[in-house]
Amino acid sequence: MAVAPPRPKWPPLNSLRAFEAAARLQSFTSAADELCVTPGAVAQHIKSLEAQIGEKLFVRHAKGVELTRLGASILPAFVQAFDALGLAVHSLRSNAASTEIRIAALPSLSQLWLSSRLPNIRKAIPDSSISITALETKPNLNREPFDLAIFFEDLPGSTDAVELGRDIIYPVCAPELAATLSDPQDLSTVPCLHDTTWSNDWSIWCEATQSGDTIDHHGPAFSLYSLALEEAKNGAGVLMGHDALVRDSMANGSLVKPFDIEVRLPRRIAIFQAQTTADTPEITKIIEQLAL
Amino acid sequence: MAVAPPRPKWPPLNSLRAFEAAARLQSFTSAADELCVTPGAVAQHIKSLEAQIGEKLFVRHAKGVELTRLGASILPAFVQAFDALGLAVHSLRSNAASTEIRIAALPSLSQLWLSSRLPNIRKAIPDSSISITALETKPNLNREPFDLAIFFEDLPGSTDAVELGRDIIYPVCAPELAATLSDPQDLSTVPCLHDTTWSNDWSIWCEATQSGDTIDHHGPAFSLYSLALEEAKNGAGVLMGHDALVRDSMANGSLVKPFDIEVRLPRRIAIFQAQTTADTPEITKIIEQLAL
DNA sequence: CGCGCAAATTAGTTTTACTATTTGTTAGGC
DNA sequence: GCCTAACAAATAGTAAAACTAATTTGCGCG
Repeated sequence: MAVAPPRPKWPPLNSLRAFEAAARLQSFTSAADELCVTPGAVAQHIKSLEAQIGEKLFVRHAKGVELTRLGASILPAFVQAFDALGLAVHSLRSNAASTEIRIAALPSLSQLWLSSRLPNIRKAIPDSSISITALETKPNLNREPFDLAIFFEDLPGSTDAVELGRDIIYPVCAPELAATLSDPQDLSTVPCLHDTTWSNDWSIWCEATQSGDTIDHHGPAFSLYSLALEEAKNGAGVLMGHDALVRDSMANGSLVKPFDIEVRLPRRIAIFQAQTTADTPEITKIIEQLAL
Repeated sequence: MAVAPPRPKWPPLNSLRAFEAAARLQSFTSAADELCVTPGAVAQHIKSLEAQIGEKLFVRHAKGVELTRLGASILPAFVQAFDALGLAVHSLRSNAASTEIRIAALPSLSQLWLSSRLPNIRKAIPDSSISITALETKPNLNREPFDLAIFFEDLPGSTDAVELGRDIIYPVCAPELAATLSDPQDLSTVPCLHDTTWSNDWSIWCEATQSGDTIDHHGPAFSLYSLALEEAKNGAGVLMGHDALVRDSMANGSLVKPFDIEVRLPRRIAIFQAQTTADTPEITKIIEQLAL
């Protein structure tokens, strides 16, 4: 007769989510990142899933993972399902009374670009509160509960994002230091500050300006652009400035351009919107404000 | 600046599932049933969800719950999302190597009807193993991991189910006892066994046969039809037989019909199939076997 | 060869989920 | 009206799941 085991259950939902993220991103580590857990947690979830169905979903290599045939065949269904769930969660949050608008942005953008624009935004949507979360990488708006994301995006960018400005770079430094620099060649005599996430800014600029690729662009590295900026203001060296991020400091005179050579990068500042909340008047107003 | 709370997270997936089930079934208790947990667990999930979004999703009444406007507005998105997830889980299970086919059936059907047909089914699909789970009510095949469900269904039934037979009822008893019964009126002289889930079988039969609705159909009640059947075989009384369930016992002579009056109920035995696995050859073969 | 990256592993901890039990409310039968 | 049956709320305690932290392994690469 074999009246079966109690009542068969679904695999744990969290394991399914871990699988979906890992499979979509082809990496346990990035999945862990997206889910805000440690890679070990993801590995365990997937291990238990595989144990439950009695078959491997990933082939493990030393430098990452690869989906098995089975894993690849079921991935689309899971992506679709979690997209739908993400949409549902979004509708839950945005239909709720407490209308908080959540913006994700690069730390440097939120501190040096967005902050000065916030007062006007708050004025434009007085009834909503705004929260800003600084993230190193653009979140997946289908999966993470943000309404808007502001990040740099290499061109050609996605068509569903709105461009808020181009990324233009040029060296900046404190006025006193600028007095000692008359030619790009002089850069070898001063420290060149740089941000660890944009470590090749200097070589890009040098190459584009033909101003001697022989310059040794040594100097302290900072994990946050705003720290590097602070140091530049203190006269500690020359920073490769990103127009959007140094404009405020230039306006108040704390930083100046020692040379008049700008490089326009094939990259823009873009604002991305989540599908569900895309059409609310508040979101529209924020984007209008920022696109000015 | 207000760089926001760490990184906003989704509400727990289990709470979302609890909400979806409760909202779809309009009842915490039935949701708890479907999820195989206690009603208290569902209530807690929903309470925490409501706390998180700062708004009620249900209006609580003494006799059940009702969705708020907010709850109702987001329900469709969640139903869709969990349907998609159910589909994905099904594809995960059915694509996996260990092809176990899971059948859900009424306890009485699995013991008294399905069991004698199982050998032929196993012969028809020698490479798949079969598990049978006895359930009191038909599971939601979009949500619970069964490939097939065999249950009684009131007519007119759903079009996507296959009819395996009609529900025909008539009294049955042990041969010795039958000898003492010549007329339906004699039923008042013997115990009338009945199953608690079909407690009004007797009145339906009596009404349909006009054989005196004055008969007092008293007698022991059983929570499992197979227990009642056993007792009937032992001569403990007359049981209202369901054709599909007593046929085997009649064939081997352990039960007989004291009267030749059958009532054909507007109800059938139906086999339901889950969407994803519907088209696999194994499932098709099983249905063919059973529909003979 | 060792370095670095990505994943596996394990033990221990925290968080979440769940049960069991009691309490409270109300509709409906008598 | 009062009782009973249903259903949900509340609470405290328990079980299970999820997660972390710290190592370990495996492999490609300079």
